[in-house]
Parts: sequence; structure tokens; C-alpha cells
Amino acid sequence: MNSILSEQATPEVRTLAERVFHQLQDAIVRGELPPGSKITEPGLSRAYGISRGPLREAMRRLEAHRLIERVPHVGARVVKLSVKELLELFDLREALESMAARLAAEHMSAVEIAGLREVLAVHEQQSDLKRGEAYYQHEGDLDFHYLIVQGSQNRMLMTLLCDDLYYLVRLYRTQFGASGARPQRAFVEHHRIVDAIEAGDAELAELLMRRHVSASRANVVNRYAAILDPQAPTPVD
Amino acid sequence: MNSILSEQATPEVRTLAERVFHQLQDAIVRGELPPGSKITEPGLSRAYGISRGPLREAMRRLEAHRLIERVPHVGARVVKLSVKELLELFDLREALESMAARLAAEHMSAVEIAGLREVLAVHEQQSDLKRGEAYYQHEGDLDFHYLIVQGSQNRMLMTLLCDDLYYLVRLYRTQFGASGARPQRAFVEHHRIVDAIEAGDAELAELLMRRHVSASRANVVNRYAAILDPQAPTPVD
DNA sequence: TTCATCGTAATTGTCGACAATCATATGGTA
DNA sequence: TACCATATGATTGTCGACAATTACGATGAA
Repeated sequence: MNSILSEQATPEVRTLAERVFHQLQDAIVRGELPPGSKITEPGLSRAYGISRGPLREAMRRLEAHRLIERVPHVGARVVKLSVKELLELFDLREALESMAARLAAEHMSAVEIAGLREVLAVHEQQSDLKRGEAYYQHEGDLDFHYLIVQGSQNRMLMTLLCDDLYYLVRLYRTQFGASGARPQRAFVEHHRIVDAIEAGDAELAELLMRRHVSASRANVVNRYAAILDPQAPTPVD
Repeated sequence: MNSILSEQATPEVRTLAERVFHQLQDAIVRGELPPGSKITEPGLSRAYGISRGPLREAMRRLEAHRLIERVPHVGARVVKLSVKELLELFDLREALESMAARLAAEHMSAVEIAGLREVLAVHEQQSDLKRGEAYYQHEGDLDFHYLIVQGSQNRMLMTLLCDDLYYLVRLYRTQFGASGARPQRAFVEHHRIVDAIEAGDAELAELLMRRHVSASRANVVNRYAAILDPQAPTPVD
């Protein structure tokens, strides 16, 4: 798991609440806490060896990030994305990431773009080595989008996508499993986007990213329009 | 204060933490807790007559919604938006609300559109009556945007804009005061947007909303590019 | 005067316990 | 048998107290 996503600077481990928040966030996104499963405070309290105080604060944060859903006096459960919400998520990504690509084309430095190319190289190599093994590809794919958002220089956009939406994307991937199969096509699209960013062509970068996300969305639609053949081929975003 | 914003269905008053969260959210947005001011737990605990437990949970939610900023073992302060962050916020709104307008044009019913027109009428009337009195116009303006987002039928978009970003918009308005002066123009733009939605012209609605938000953004840029004349005329979004 | 050091006070982090609410099972009645 | 009421158990909501960390002011030396 040599993904950027797992090594993002998180120096906020100074308190129990922060630590258990990240642990729970990870557990949910990885599927260790299955979608829809009930979260009980005494249970987690014992499991993580902390009292309910910090735990509840962590749960409040998870709730705000939409990873769990709470009902007063009843309890909390891990969110369970419906296909409808999944498509809504793609719509949000289309609007936000196309904007991110435009800003990235205006702001990214040469070294940042080099980092993008490197991620693409690793991504492609892993795709060759482990055809059908989707996990690393997924992380790699999100790394790509992650870096572009970082390059937008818009901190609000960065926190919104990286701290909120991308965790939902990862959750959806563990919940729905592989989301179709269009690896080569996605690779090509990624490369074209980097080309546009490197050329400083903001308008083109925006357009290509919009198409890219839109194509992923369409892929999901196709997959769940024809649910009758439930095979899960090698996917990429 | 007969604004939609103040009467949104909030039946979540079943617990102290929920109640104090909304109270603090309101106090911050209204400027009762000034931007940058320090938030101390014993202080608020006494002020609201509750213990620190629920209070800390409420603060954790406020933190996730970016209304306060916390530093472990140090404390929390009300956020203080910089002009840079303000422009970032407008960029987000441009991307998200243009999409909302497109979806609204596809999904809004006749009665919903009638509600839009009514808000515009009230909005315009208040603008005639209280020229220079900015507060109601502001609430009315947000009501307009609020209704369009509701009409998008995208729940994620609705919560993102209405539960998060719009509170930041309101905070910025109390922090920066009136944000320029282009009332009539904004009125016209609002009407044009509703026209496009009513005609079911999604593409046009999206374009007009994008221009509308972009014009507001440009207004802010102009205002703070020429900071030398610090007069605050009658504004609208 | 200025800076560093130390000690005190205040605030934050954490915990365990009690009260309130909800879920479940048991028993009674039509 | 089916259904409703009740009682029991578990979970959530809230509170106060203690420990850990930080902020502030005083004291002293350069």
C-alpha cells in the first residue's frame, strides 16, 4: 500500500479523539466495518481501549463527513451508498474536478507535473503486473486525481475533495466492488489530461477532466442498468 | 427575519449537543461570536448552561463544517475568512451552483418554480422598500439560491451547499459587511435564470448561473482591488 | 531594559458514573 | 393464534471530576 493516500501528512495524532477518528475512517473505507453495520459505542470503546468521550467526538466528525449516520437515542451505522447517491457523487466530482483541472493547468509547477507523470507510470506498470487486481489501481487512480486537486491551489476545494468526497469514493469502491472495466481508456484519458495541464491549456484540461469523470459515471450507469450479468472485470476508476 | 433560511426544517433538537450546535452556528453566522475570537469551553459551558460533553461534540461538528478552527491542547477560534478564501468560496459556488441550475431546469416542478418567482417578488419589493438596508436582501438572495439547489434533486449537492457553504457565505457577509453594489443587475440575472429554468433550458440555466456567481466574484475582486475607498453601498449577493 | 526561567492558574483531554431513552422479550388477553 | 401491554436489558445522553498540557505572570540575571 504505497499510495499517496496512506501517507498524507496527518500530524494530528496528539489526542485520542483524532487518532480513533482516523482509525475508524480507515476501517470504514476499507470495509472492515461493513456498510450498514451498526456502530455501538460500548463496542468500539472496548475495541479501541478508550472511553466513550473521545469516541463520541470522533463519531461526530465521521457523521459530519457522511461516513456514518446517526439517529438520536437510537444509534449510528456505517453509511450504505445507494446507486442514486453514487451517481450524485459522480456529478459532484464532475463539477469540482473539472474546475480543479482548470486551476491545476494554471497553477501547477514543473515538478508537480513531473510527479503526476510518475504516478501515471507507476499506475500503468502496476496495471500490467496485476491485471485484474483492482485495489492498487484504485489507489493509484485516486492518487492521480488527488495530485491534480493539490495542484489547483484552492484550499477549500482540496479539503472538500480530499477530506470528504474521496473517502466516499473509496467507500463506494469497497461497497460496490470493482466498478466496471475500462482500464486502457482511463489510462489514455489520464495522459491526455496531464498533457493539457503541462501545455497550460486550462480550458482543455477542464473539458477532458469533465469527460473523464462523466465517462466513469456512464460506466457505472451501464453496469447497473444491466445488473443481469454480475461479473466484475478489471476496473479503473 | 422571514427568510427560508431561518425556518428550514430542523427537528433535531432532541439532544443538547444538537441544540447548542445550531445555536453556536447561528451565533457565529450572525457575528455574535466575532471572527477570530477565542472559544473557551468553560465559558460556553456556563453561557449555555450545559456541561462540556455535549458542547465538545457540537464544537467537533462546527469544526467539520469549518466554522471554527481547533488546535489540540490550545483551543478553538471562530474562523476568519481571508479574501483569498472568499474567492475560493466563490469558485466553488460557481462550479456547484451552475450544476445545480442545470439540474433544477431538468427537475423542478411548476409549483417549485412558482415558489421561486414569489421569492423574487418579495426580494425585489424589500429592495424597493429598504434601499441600503442590506440584511433582508442578503437573506432573500440566499433564499433564491437555496431554492434552486433544492430543485436540483441532488441530495449530496443540497447538503454540501445548504449545510456547509451557505453558512460560510453568510459568515463572510457579516465579516466583510456589504459586498459591493449591484442590486438591479443581480435582480435581472435572477429573473433570467428562473426564465431559463421554467423553459427547461438546462444549458442556458447553467450558463446564466455560472455568469451570475462569477459576476458576484468579480464584484468582490473589484471591491478589494480598490480598497482605498472604503465605502459600503447597497449590495446584493 | 530585556530576556530567560520558573511557578501558578486556566484550559483542554480523558474517564467513569448516573439518568433518559429505546429495543427486545415475556406474559396476558381477545 | 394474533396482538397489545409490560418489564427487563442494553444503549445513548449528560454530567462532574481528575490528569495532562498550555498560557500567563512573576522573578531573577545579563
